[in-house]
Amino acid sequence: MNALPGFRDFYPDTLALRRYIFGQWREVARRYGFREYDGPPLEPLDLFTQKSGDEIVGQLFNFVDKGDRAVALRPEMTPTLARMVGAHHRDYKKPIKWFAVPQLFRYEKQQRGRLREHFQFNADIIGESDVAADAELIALAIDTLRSFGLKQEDFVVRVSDRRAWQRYLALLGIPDDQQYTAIQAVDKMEREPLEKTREKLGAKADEIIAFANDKSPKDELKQMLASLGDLAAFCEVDFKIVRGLAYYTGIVWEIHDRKGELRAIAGGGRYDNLLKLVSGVDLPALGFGMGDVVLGELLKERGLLPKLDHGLDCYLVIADESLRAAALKLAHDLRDAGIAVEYALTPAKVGKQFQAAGNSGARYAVTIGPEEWNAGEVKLKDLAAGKEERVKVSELKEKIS
RNA sequence: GUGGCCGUAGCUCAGCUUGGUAGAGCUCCAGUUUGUGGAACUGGCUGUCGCGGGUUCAAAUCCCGUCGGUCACCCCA
Repeated sequence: MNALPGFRDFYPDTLALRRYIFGQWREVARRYGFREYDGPPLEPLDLFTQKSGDEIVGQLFNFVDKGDRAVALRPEMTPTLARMVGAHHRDYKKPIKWFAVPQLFRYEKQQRGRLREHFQFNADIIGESDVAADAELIALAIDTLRSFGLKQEDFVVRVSDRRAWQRYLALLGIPDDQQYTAIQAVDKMEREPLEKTREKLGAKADEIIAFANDKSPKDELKQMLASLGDLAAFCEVDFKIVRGLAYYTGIVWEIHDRKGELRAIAGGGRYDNLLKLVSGVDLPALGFGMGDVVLGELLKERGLLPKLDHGLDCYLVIADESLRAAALKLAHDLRDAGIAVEYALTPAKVGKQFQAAGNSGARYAVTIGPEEWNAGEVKLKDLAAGKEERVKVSELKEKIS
């Protein structure tokens, strides 16, 4: 029986990669002063429909539980965060800077870079309306990617602003109820023929398309880029970015690989009205998400995956079975000292044991044989260098660690 | 959800056009005579040829369905 479609089994190598990615996410978040939180993977269906409407149900992994509750596996973290912050925001000083590494679910046909389940680095700032917060969050996203060895030539942050769009569309005389339609057409511009976009946009199509292609920063964006300092070099103004979600209210952005081969690596923006909608507490907020799937693909393509071994320090080679009991005692002494130790569980030839030692990825092989053991010593071999020396058993711990 | 392509050992794939009931490389396991690995050599294991049905004396090979994968659309975390 296989894993369900769109779900992954994590074998040790794959899990090692996942842990590496999570580790970088957490480390960079820590450096930026963000604290980790989490919530339930299963939520009331209403939590998601009240924000996005009933249409979203088609994309959700939802069902009715045994208590007759309509529930859904979380497709995103923001509603949970909004609820949590709304309930206890008085317990925390503002701005609240939190991050999470949730597993998210969506009932959709899978394809490259999009499964039915993925992990996402999610960072949010709540209670700060200044553009400095937008800059700080983008800086966090950029530094996160840099921590994996990705450089300016690998990715680009495309920044845009919903408010600039609203102001411009209002200036053109587009009524409020048609603005979202126009914004959605802009969102699809890149993937559709120009004629189709023009058709959707109607009378003011030329003006709107010109605005979308204008690369000069306006108002808040100008300030935001100034706050970013040197990191602004990673950014490009691109008003074609508007983000699909309806709840964004200000600066929005996406990170793409420069070659444009993959899906968006990360995306985020400001959503000042969402907390009030979900929790009744009126606080400005902004956040972003970065998925593990696309990021993993990009790192693989750029050859940036580190060698991930399982951190074994030494492999004990039992040269004579009469010393097995002594070897086991030594193994446990070393383990008590925090050293990772393996040995052959059943009798095997020395050659075999060395082969196993090599395959295990251990840094050292420690040979326990009658001759040395009687002198209170063992042989310590550096497996990478191929050099071997005799050391006193009493000094072994120090040599290895 | 719609459409194109694909589905053969743990992995990568050949065989399918012109039906005669399965192969290679890698991996894994064992050995190359008994206290030193990553190489080489030798040998070995593994498949209901995704699943179900049909055509046929005979199907991995042809036909239909189904499930899974993949790409595009839809949608976007």
